[in-house]
Amino acid sequence: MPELPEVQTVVDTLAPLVVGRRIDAVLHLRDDIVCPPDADLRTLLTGRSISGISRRGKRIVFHCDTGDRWFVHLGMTGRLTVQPANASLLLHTHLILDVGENLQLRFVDPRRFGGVFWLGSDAADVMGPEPLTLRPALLFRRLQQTRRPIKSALLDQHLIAGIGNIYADEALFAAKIHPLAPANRLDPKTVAKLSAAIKRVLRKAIRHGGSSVSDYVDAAGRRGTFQLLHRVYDRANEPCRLCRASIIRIVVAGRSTHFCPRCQKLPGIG
DNA sequence: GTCCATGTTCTTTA
DNA sequence: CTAAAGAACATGGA
Repeated sequence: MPELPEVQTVVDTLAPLVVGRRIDAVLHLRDDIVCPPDADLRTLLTGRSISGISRRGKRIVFHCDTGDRWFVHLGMTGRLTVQPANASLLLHTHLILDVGENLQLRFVDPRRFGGVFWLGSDAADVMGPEPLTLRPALLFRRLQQTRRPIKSALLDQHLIAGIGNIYADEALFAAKIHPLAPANRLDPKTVAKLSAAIKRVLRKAIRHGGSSVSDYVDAAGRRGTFQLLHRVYDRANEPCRLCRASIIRIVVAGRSTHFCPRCQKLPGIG
């Protein structure tokens, strides 16, 4: 469920429900989803108040009144919702925080690629820059450092944070760049186009509450609608919405990659 | 049974 | 040595 727009939507819908609330109890905890493994969330969280929630890349960061921070990563199938304590429990519910007013913050993740990460007061962060505020010149400099296909570079969280498989494909289509174009072969003008396309696509996706392609929901349990507006992602063999050519699916960096062979030409070819 | 899935990290290969 | 490709993780749906 999780790329920048989905994570931002969760943060935006979660904040009004839990910011300022106290964590009265850790009611349920599958401890192998906690990192580091020796962090005792029961002790660390019980009695603390949530003073704020923010997003960094694909992370949902909780700020405690003590100054400590921790974050939830949704992995591929995670959900973070707030619901009444008497609401039925979904299978694979790994963490339940009682936040008062009969409300619970629940983390559910069938595949368990996500998890809960304790940061404490540690500020170190090796992630790349945030795409929504990224200057094109910085993106160009970062892309110069690798010969990998641009699709692969956009998925690298150390290079740029928050973009995943859906929005990499959608942004490359919007910028008319072939996913296999070597990152360091894109000229500054093309990178500026890409930078603008990334921002446009991400902002639009946020406005639509993210993409619910399988089971993504926001903190209130609502699905997003941006999946209805995808131009290439998961549209193999369907007509390009611009030129009617058939959308192609290939594999890049081990991930499904969708593009229009007519709108997105490989530099040096056709 | 098969293949595929919004992600990340570790291992292997070149 | 480094960079990049591949495998692995766990579960469920088509």
